[in-house]
Amino acid sequence: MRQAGPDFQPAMNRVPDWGQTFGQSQPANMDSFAAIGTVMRRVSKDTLFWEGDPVDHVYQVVRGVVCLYKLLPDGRRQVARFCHAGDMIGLTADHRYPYTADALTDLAVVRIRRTDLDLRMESDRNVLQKVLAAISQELSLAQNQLLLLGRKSASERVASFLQAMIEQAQREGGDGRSITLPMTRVDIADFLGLTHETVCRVLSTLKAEGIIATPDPHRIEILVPNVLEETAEGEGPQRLCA
Amino acid sequence: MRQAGPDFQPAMNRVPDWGQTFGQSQPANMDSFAAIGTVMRRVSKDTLFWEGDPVDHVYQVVRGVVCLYKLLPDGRRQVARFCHAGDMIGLTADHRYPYTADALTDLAVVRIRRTDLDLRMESDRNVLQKVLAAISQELSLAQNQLLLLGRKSASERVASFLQAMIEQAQREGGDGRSITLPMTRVDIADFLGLTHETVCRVLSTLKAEGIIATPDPHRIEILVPNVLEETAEGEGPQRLCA
DNA sequence: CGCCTGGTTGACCACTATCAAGGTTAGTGG
DNA sequence: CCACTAACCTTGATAGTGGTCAACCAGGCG
Repeated sequence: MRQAGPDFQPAMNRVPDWGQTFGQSQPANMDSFAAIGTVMRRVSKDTLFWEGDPVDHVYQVVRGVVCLYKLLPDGRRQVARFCHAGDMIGLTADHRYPYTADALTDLAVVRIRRTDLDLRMESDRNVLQKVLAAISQELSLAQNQLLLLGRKSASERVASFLQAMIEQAQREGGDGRSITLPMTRVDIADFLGLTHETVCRVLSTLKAEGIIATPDPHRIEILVPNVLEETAEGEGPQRLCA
Repeated sequence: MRQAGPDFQPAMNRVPDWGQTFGQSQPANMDSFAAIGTVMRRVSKDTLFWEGDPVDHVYQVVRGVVCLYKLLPDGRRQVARFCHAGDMIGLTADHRYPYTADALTDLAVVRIRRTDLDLRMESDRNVLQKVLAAISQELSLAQNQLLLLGRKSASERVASFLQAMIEQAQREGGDGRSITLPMTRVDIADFLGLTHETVCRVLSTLKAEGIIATPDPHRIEILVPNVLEETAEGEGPQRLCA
């Protein structure tokens, strides 16, 4: 009951299909919803929508990075997800957005009217399948994040984050040896349930141990990928010693 | 950027519909999928499936409570969700279950072959809509849990949990004045990202302050609902003082 | 009766938050 | 071009929340 299950692939970062009958189409985030909506531009720090706003539009990121987060009344913030090219934002059965969406960089997004999406979902199975796949992927990411927030140490959280960013970069054609972080230390901290000081300290430790290098704060080079992977999955010691 | 958004209802515990076109049917978890699958019984502590198993079946709880969780290699556990009557289990676009599902009580469940569900989703929009609503609700719950795990204090986590259990009980006809917890303190702790000792201590504090009463460990009476609600939403002091 | 699981409480302490200071970078205007 | 400013980043010192370890209790069951 308490041992780990059999060896399995984390669903994170793989594009799922839906069963057999719906599994024939293209992966969800390679397809564009541009035909249903209109492409728009936003500049860094723009807010696409606020938590609690009526869900009138759904978005797909074309270029840039978006940050989705919830707030507590006293200002404590939890980032739910960073969205990259291809990711859908605002897919919910509810009538109000469950999070705020901020642009971390200048953006190109497809904006789709919710009512139009509904119509297209009714008439086009392919669209429906893509929506289903996108929600399912979002759920899978959230469930992995629950494990991270509930049970992983600070070092493991940062390692998991870097690992996810590496895989994201590889999906976009990177070699997995270096990544560019468009978000601040505070954004990372609010994603990982830590403070920005703790994120800094873990990164400094990783640097001191020769696992990463940081030519500048937003650029990270991966010198020893294995240590990062193992720490991310909770296999190594929970604490990286200096 | 850091102030709370406008006043909004947490999506948790409300049954969503999907937009306008798909919003006409019954709420997802009032409907039974019994017609597509077969009703089965399981006894407490049975495992429905393991994380990483191939997704051959999907389940709907008819009676009893199921616990869904992920494990790290060293045995650290994160409970993703407790499932009650009406809840769907195993809806994922992936081919492997993302969590293990254990029976916390004796169960009656509907077991549906994944391939059968796929077929019915193709032929019956109503089934499709219900699946979409169920996944969407699961996502909404997970996103609220991210905020809990990432940013709430131990007291706030326990208060949120009790509040959710109260609302669950009310959905099943309870008066909101008392709840029965089918799970152990360890299960609660693994759900809230705490230890069982901390859960005990918070409950003892709530008891000492006259907010709850515990005639026995699995039965909790709510004496001052307001304090619980406010603490759950992060409005009170983060720490309940003894 | 004795064992085992689960619950509770206490003592202690570690991990991470908090508070504080200083450094670096990017953007802006003179 | 340079000074000024404001974010952002980093590091240090200290403290606190919740974890760890331990002991004991209660109830159920063989």
